[in-house]
Amino acid sequence: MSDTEKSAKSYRDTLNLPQTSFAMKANLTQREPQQRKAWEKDKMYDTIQAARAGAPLYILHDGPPYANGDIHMGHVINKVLKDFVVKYKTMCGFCAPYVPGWDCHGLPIEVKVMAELGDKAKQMSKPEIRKECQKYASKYVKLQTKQFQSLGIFGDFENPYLTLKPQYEQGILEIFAELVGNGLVYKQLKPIHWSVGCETALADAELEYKDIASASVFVNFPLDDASAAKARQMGLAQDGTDVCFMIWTTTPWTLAANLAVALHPQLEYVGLTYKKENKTFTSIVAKERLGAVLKAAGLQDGQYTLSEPVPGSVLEGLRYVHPYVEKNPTEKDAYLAITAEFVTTEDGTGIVHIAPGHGVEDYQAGMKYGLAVYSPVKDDGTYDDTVPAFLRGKSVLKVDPEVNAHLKGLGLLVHEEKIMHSYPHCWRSKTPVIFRATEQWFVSVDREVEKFGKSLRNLALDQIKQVKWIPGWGEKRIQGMLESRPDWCISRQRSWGLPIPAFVNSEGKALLTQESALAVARHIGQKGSNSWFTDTPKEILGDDFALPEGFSWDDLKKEENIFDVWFESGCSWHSVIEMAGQPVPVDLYLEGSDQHRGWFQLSLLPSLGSRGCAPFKAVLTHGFTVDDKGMKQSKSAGNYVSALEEIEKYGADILRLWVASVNYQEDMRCSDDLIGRLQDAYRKIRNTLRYLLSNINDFVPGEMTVPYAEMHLIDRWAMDKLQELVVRVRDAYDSFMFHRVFSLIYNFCTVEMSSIYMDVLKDRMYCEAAGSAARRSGQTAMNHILDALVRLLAPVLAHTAEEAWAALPCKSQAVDTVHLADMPAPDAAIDPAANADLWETVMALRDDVLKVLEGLRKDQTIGSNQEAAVRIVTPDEVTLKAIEQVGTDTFAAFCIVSEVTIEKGETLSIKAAKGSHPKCQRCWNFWPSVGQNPDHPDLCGRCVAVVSA
RNA sequence: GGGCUCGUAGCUCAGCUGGCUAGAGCGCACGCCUGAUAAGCGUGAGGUCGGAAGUUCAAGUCUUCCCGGGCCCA
Repeated sequence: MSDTEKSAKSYRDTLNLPQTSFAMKANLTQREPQQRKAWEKDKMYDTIQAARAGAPLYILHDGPPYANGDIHMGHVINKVLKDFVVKYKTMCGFCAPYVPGWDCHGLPIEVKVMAELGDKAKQMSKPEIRKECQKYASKYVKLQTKQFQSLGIFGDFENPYLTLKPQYEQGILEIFAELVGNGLVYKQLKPIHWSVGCETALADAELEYKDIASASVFVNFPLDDASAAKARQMGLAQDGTDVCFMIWTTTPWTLAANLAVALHPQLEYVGLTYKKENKTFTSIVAKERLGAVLKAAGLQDGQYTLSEPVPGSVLEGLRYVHPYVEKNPTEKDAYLAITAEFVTTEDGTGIVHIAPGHGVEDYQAGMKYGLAVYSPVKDDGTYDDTVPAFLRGKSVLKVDPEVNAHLKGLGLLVHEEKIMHSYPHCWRSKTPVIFRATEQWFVSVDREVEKFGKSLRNLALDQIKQVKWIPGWGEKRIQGMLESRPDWCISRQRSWGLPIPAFVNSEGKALLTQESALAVARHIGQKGSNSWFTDTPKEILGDDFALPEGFSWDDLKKEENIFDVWFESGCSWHSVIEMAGQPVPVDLYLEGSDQHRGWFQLSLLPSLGSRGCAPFKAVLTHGFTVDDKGMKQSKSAGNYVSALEEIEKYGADILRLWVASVNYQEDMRCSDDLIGRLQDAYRKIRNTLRYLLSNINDFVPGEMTVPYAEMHLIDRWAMDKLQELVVRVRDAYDSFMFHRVFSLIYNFCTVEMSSIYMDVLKDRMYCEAAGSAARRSGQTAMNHILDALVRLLAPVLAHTAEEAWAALPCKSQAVDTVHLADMPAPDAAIDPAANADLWETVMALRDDVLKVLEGLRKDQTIGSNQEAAVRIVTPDEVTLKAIEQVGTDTFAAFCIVSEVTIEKGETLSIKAAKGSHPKCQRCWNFWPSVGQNPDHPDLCGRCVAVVSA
C-alpha cells in the first residue's frame, strides 16, 4: 500500500458516511410475504377502520368478480387501482372501507360443475346440484382472496360479500319487490337470445360474437292468385308469369316460422321477369337491390325485363303462399306483405322475411300487424311437431342445407351462397345463439313509473347527468346504450341462481306482487335460496300470507326460473351498502369500461326503478391490457401475460408500480418485458429512499432541526422542490391520475434527488462535522423529504413504503403503519414560486458548466468534477445577479467543482481547467487552503477544523 | 356495419383554449467516479407527432377522409 492510499484510508474513518439497515436489494418476493403476514397478524384492515371510525366516509363499492378461475391482469389492474384509491383516501383522513365481493351464481359455474359431475348429475336433485355449485364458488372465493391479498390489497377479506349469501339474496328480492310494486316487471312471450347448448335464455352480456360462414339464400315466395292479379294490374308483371316476392335470409331454418314479408314503404320496387327452369318468373324486389339480385340470379342483359317501379306502400296487404308450409300454423293472420321502416337496402332484396318468433324486429313488426309469435323450436333447438314432416325433430342449427335443398326441389331457390358474418355465440357452450320466443320475465324500460313520472329509460338518461364519469366520455357511452337498450330479460332456465319469486296456478296465471316478493325475500333471507326448491309455497310465503283473488294454496306452484346474475350484482348497492346502514349513492364505482353495459348500467336500473336515483356519485373506468404490439391478448395467441407468474417473479410492488405507471384510461400494453422494466424505476426509488435514510442515521429532529429560513440555500431549493412535488402529486391523486403520481415521483427521485441534491450534498454530509449546522441543515431537509416521499408513495408501493416507514428513525407522526399516516400537505411557510426564476437561471448555467466539464473529461484533463476550476464570463445581468445572490461557493457546490469565478464580459464564455490548488486528501477538493496547516499538510482548512475538533 | 375510444422518440408519459428549431424520465451508445458500489455522475444519438387532404399568416393541437388498435353492440 502506498502512502497516499494509506492516508486516504485513514481519513475515510473521519467521514460521516451513510449508514442504514434498509437494504439496497429489495428481494421483494421474499420480503413482501413477510410484510403481509405482519399486516395480517396486526389485523391491519380492522386496525385502520377502527382508527378512522367516525371520520368522513368515502365508499368505493367493489364490483364483484366472478368466482371462477385464477385472477388475471384485468383483475390486477382493477383491484390495484381500487387499492390506490382506498389507501389514498384513508391517508387523507377518510374512513374508506373496502368490502370485496364475488359474483357466485350463474352459468359458468353450473356448466363446470355439471361437466365435473358427468352422468351422476342425472340422478341428482336441484338442491344437490346447487350444493356442488356452492362448493365450487366457495373454493374460488378462497383462492382469489389469497391471490388478491398477495397484491397487498387491504380490505375486509374476512367478511366479503357473496351474492349467494341469504342476506344478500334477500336484498335482491327486496329491490325486485319494489320494481314489481312500481309496475316494471312483466312476463311475456318474446324472442330472446337462446343458447341451444345450455338450454337457457341469455343476456346481452353473455354473448360473444364470432365470424362464421352461413348459407345465405334468395328465395321466391309465390303470390296467391288474387294478389298476383293485383300485381299485374299495377304493371309489375305480365300475364303468364309466376309472380313472387323475392326474399333473402342468412337463417333458412327460420323460414318454417315465416309469417310475413316486409317491404319498406318508401322504397321503390320493380317486377323482374326472367326464365328459370322452363318457367317464367316475375320476382318483386327493391329497385336499389337490382344489381345484387341480378348477380345472384345469374341474369345477363337481355335475359330479363323490368317493370316500372312502384312504392312499397302500395304492395302492403298482398298475400303469398308459403313455399313449403301448407297451412298457417297459427290462429292469427299470416303470409302477407307488410311494411316496416327497418327494411334497408344494404343487403338482400329489399324484402325481408318475417318470423315474429325468431327476431326482435320481426316480433315488433308482427305485433303491429297482429301476427302470432310463432316459434316452432324446442328448448334443445329442435323443431316441434307443428312444422312440415321433413323438418320435425331436426336441429335448427344443422338443418339449413336440407331447407335449401327442399326449396331447390320446389324451384323457388333463386340463389345460394356462403357468406362470412359475425354472429352471436353463447359464451359458455360456444354454440351459435338463436332467437327464439319463450315466456320470460322482463323489466320494462319504457313503462312510465308513476312514482317518478318517467320511464326507467328516461329516468336513467336524466340521472346519468348527475354522475361524474371518469373519463368524461363514459357518460356518452352509457347514454348511447341506454337509448337503444331493449327491455331487460331477467329470467333464466337454470338451477344455479336466485329463484324468481313467482308462483303460478293451473290456469297459468302468475302470482307476483310486491307483497309476495317481500314474503319470499324474508323466507330466503332466513333459509337461503335452496329453500325455494324444498319448501312449499305456503311455507315460503308464510301461513298468514293473504293470497290475492283467484289463487288458492291447493293450486299454487313455484316457478323455476332464476334471475339473470346481472340482476343480482346490480342490487349490490342495496344488499351490501344500504343493508349495512351506509349511505347510497356511494362515492365511487371503479371497473373496466366494458361495465358500461354490464354492472354500471345494470346497477343503475334497479336503483332507479326503486329509488329514483343512481347508486353512485362517480364512475371511473379503465381500459384493458393488450400485448406489446397493442393487440388483444389471448391464451391461444400466445401473447397472454399470467398475472400470477408476474407476481411470483417480480413481487407485488413491481406490479403495483406498473399499474401506476400506465394511463389506465386507454389500452395498456402489457408483457413480461414491459413489467420487468419497472424494476429499474423501482430500484431508483428504493435507492433514493435508502440514501436519504442512510444520511439521517444520526439525526434527531427537535434540537437538531434547522428552520427553513435558516437552511443552507441548496437545502431550501430541495424543500421548494418537495413542496412542488407534494402539491402536484396530491392533485394527481385527487384526480385519479396515478400515472402522473408515478412520473412526478420518479422524476423527482432521478433528477432533483439523485442526480442533483444527493450528489451535491455528499461533501457536506460526509466531510463537515457531524453536528455542524451545515450538515444538520441538509439532514433536516432530507428528513422532511424522506418522510413526505414515503407517504406519497404509500398508496402505490404499499409494501416498500411500509418497510421504509419502519426504518425511519424519527417519523413525523406516531403511527405504526404508513397507511395510517396523513398525506403530506404543503407548508404555508414555503413558497416555491418565490425563488423559481433564480433557480431556473442557476440550473441553466449549471447545465452549461457540466457540458464544458465533459470536454475536459474527454481529453483526460480531469476525471471527477471536483478536479475542476471554472471561470465564467457573461454579459448577462440576470445570470450575474443570480450567481451573486447564491454565491460562487454555493454554485461551485451545485456543480461539484472546486472553484468558480464569474465576471462580466463582452461575450459568454465558460472555461474550465484542472484546479491549480492541491487536493485535500480528506474531502478531495482542490482548495487554496490545502497545505496551509503544517500539522495537516494534506488537508484543506475545513477538514483541518473537523479533524482537530 | 354501428356507438364510444386510442394512435407524439425503443418504452412510459408531458405538450392548456392552434403560435419560437416538439419535451421529460427510462432504455441505448460513449465516457467518468470508486467514500450510495449488484450503486452514483455526465455527455450524446433517437420523433416527417399513424397517413392524406383541407381551414389558417401559423396545426401534434381544428375539419374531413383513410389506415391500424381496443371495448361494447349488430
